[in-house]
Amino acid sequence: MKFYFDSHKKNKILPTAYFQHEDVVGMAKDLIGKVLVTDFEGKKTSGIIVETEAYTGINDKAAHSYGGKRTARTEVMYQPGGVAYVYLCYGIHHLFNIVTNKKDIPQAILIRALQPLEGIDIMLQRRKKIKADYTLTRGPGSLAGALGLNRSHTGLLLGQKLIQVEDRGIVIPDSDIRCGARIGVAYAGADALLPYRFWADGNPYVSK
DNA sequence: CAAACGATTTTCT
DNA sequence: GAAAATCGTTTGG
Repeated sequence: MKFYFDSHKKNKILPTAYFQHEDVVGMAKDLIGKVLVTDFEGKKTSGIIVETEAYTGINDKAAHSYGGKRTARTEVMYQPGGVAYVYLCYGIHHLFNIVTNKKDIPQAILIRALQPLEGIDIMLQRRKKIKADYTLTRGPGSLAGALGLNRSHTGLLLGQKLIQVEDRGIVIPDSDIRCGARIGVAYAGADALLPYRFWADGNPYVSK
């Protein structure tokens, strides 16, 4: 995978307004190359987003909010874009999503893989690993574990101290961004085939 | 209140 | 490649 640093751009934290854009699929693609940062208990960890999936809400059979379903768990998806949605999957893994679009339009983007940047020692500790390898932040459950994300962070506004997405000027050429069907949503029938998954081609942290 | 089910990962054969 | 690990959420009786 090729990418280069554009020094003309300043590092900037993506503002809440960014996540309230209505095109959740376009945003999932745009987030490839942005940097996800967490800073819990003085432990800063971050990584380049290299794989995402869009969940388009009430018309998307794969989304938790399909059909406008509102439960205690999915309620956060109805908030205005820019907050975190972290839920437990298979009783083991915490999956980190970013709520998008306007209030009452329950869409979200699942972050599926990162290329680690800062705090790799802390990530190793959290993941109970001795040596860094590609499995450190490959897959949604793994990256959430490495960055210390869990259900208690649901509803947290991004861009504050604890969780941020930054544009650090890392540019991944459009020709290196691939799209395809989402993973693990076979139950969604035809919607499982929609090209809502995006990834940086050739990046070793992307799910196999 | 009981039971089934995951937007997964790791380990074992 | 198959199967276990493991529990909050959701649904149905």
